[in-house]
Amino acid sequence: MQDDVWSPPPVLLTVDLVILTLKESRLHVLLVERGEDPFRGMPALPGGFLNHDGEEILDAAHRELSEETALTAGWVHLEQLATYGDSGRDPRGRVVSVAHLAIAPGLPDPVAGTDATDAAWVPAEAVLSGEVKLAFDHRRIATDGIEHARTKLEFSALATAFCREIFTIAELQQVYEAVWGTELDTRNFYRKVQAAKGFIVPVGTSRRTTGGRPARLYRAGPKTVLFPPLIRPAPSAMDENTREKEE
Amino acid sequence: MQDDVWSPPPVLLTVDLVILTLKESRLHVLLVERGEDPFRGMPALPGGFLNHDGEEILDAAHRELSEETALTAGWVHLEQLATYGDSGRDPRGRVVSVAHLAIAPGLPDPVAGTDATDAAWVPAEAVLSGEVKLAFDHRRIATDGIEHARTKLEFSALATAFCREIFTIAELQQVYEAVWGTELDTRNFYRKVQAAKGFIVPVGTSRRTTGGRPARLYRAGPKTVLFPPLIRPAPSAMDENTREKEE
DNA sequence: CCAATAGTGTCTATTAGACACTATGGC
DNA sequence: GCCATAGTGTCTAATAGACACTATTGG
Repeated sequence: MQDDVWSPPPVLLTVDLVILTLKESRLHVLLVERGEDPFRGMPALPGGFLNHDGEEILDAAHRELSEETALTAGWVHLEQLATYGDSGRDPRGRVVSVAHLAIAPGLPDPVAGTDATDAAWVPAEAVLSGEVKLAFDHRRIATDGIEHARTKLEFSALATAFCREIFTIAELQQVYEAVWGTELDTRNFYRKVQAAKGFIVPVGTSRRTTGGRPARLYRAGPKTVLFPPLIRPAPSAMDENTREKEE
Repeated sequence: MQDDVWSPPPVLLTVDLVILTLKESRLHVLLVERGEDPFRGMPALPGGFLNHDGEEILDAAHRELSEETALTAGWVHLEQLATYGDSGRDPRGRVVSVAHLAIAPGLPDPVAGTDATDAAWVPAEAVLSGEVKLAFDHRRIATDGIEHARTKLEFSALATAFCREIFTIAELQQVYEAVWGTELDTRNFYRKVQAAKGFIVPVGTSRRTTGGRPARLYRAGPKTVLFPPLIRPAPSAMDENTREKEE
């Protein structure tokens, strides 16, 4: 069906990042203000083209991440999310973006990056609701990324990526509450978290100064898969199953 | 960090397909024998380059699917899996592949496609075990695709994609058993499948000729998300939680 | 001893898994 | 009536959610 002389059309490949963190116990996404056309001046997800011809996709994501956040790459979770390539998504031509999800503990406010004149943490709710308008199809990507994180919190140890190396169970619970947007029962949470063996491991009986009784400290455990999982409570007990096929 | 004259390196984009079906109650993957270099004569996943500059990625996946299987596109499930772009994965240069997962009911044996001299259904087990060697990084892609299907069977109505439009509960159970590689208790399976309301809907008390009592017939229901989910039994009750972090 | 936060125990309703029987058709 | 497959009911052990108390520190 193709001639021998036919050669496939090249595309431009970008990497975009949905970077999530907790600030003041609320889920935030990192957005940059675009410094160039198209969509100059509009908020967008951090990202950019592959650098040189041989750059690995995951390396490019790491590079963009450190350009925007000046993070020591050791302490961030980074994984591929999905690829977005609709032909109309970028007015410059055929640009295909491999979106990634990054999760990091509470960060210093970000530094302006290369093609960004400004970068800021924005509450996830403002993006989901459409209150903040994003360039390209970035609202869709951010929505998918947040939903991915919500789901993955149930079955994986992803929540520890929101915490610093050492954390308390109460802090871990705040992660779940912030990402899911629900309140959880402390006692049941303690039980479930400890039932998932390998999720968190206690670190020497150390403690931390607060107003009350000092909390035990933990580190992320060796397991990535939680068993049993921490099931997310149904939003309203009456519409969690209301999603229909598009058909 | 980039000059104004800098322009991003273009890449070639391909679409690869992990096409799954059931034959003789066992899970099979469709493989083609490569008719061109590189890897000429070796089995590979069906796939190919984007056609013209504006072809949508999902459309390209549909096109490759019908080229290899001559399916009426109405009855296949097709979804994006992940993107594989390691710089060394294709000796022809920088080729990035967006892998897709396709699931179809029992099919006529496939027809040879464009750049394939032969195509055949191969037991999934032979691919997973490495008994059959695949071109490029296609074993990795196939493994990821099968694992994706296994997981998704638990929480989504994906299993109905393996069945024809009208099916029996016993047939649906065979799907689960084949994909998971386990045996399930018929009685508990009936109960769970019917507890997930909207998963399957009975179609007029029709029946089907067999040796015994005729079975009730069902169609796929309106729900894509199963609640409650059908949890996959742990492989050996003693190592389902043995997966450790790479670290 | 009071405030403040950490952590544990119990009770109960629901659920998941093991298991055995009844039902309905073709011959 | 016999065979073959379809479908249902029950019993029990484990689990999830609601809920109230004890523990440990600093002032």
